[in-house]
Amino acid sequence: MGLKLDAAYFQQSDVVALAKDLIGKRLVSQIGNIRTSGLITETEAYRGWGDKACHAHLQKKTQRTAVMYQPGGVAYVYLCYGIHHLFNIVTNVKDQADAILIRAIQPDAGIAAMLNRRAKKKAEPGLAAGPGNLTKALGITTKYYGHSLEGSLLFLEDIGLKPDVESRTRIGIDYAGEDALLPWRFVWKEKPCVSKK
DNA sequence: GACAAGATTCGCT
DNA sequence: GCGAATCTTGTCG
Repeated sequence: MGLKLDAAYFQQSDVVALAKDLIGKRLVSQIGNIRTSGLITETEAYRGWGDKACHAHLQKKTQRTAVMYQPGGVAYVYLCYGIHHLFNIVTNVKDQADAILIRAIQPDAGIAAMLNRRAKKKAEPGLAAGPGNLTKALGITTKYYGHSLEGSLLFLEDIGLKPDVESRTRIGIDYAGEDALLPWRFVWKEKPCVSKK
C-alpha cells in the first residue's frame, strides 16, 4: 500500500510541475465494490489562466467548469463527443481553475474487472491507455463529477516510484491555437504511451 | 428552444 | 488515414 495523497498535495500552485509529479503515482478506484488501480503513465496540465485549451480559461465560469474553481483535490469528469468520459484532477487553490487530465494508466489491480468493463478477453497494453479508455476501465462516470479525492471511492497513492518523465506537446486541442504547442503533456519513458496521432 | 462543436475511439477503405 | 458514432454543453435567436 502506498501513501494516500491529500488535498494539500493537489493544492500546490504549479499545475505543470504537479502534472509531471503525478507520473508513477497509483490511481485507485473502488467502484461497484470492485477495486481497480493502475500507475499513471501519461498526464496533461490545463491552466485556467492564460491557457486557451482549458475549458475554464480567462476565468470563464460555466456549469460544467464550476468544479475547477474549487480548491484542489476533487475530480472533474465530463463527457466528450457524447461517448467518452474524461477524468481530470482539479488542482491549485480556490478560484484558480487548474486541472490535470489523466490520459493513461498501467493497470496493476482489478484487471479482470477492467477487461469486463471494456468487453475484452485478454490483457493488452491499451487496456487503460487513452482518456476515454481509462475512465471506462476504472468505471469512472460523470457521477463522480466534483467527487473528493480524499474519499474512499476514488483516490491516489504515492508508492515511492520516481520514473523518468518526458515532456511532450498536448494532443487533440488544435482549436487552442498556439497554446496547443505548450509542452504540458508528460509521459513515463519506456512505457507504452497513448498518442495515436 | 435550436444548433454547432468537442481534452476521443473504433472500424473500414 | 478518414469518417462516423453520440450527447452534453455553450452560444445565439
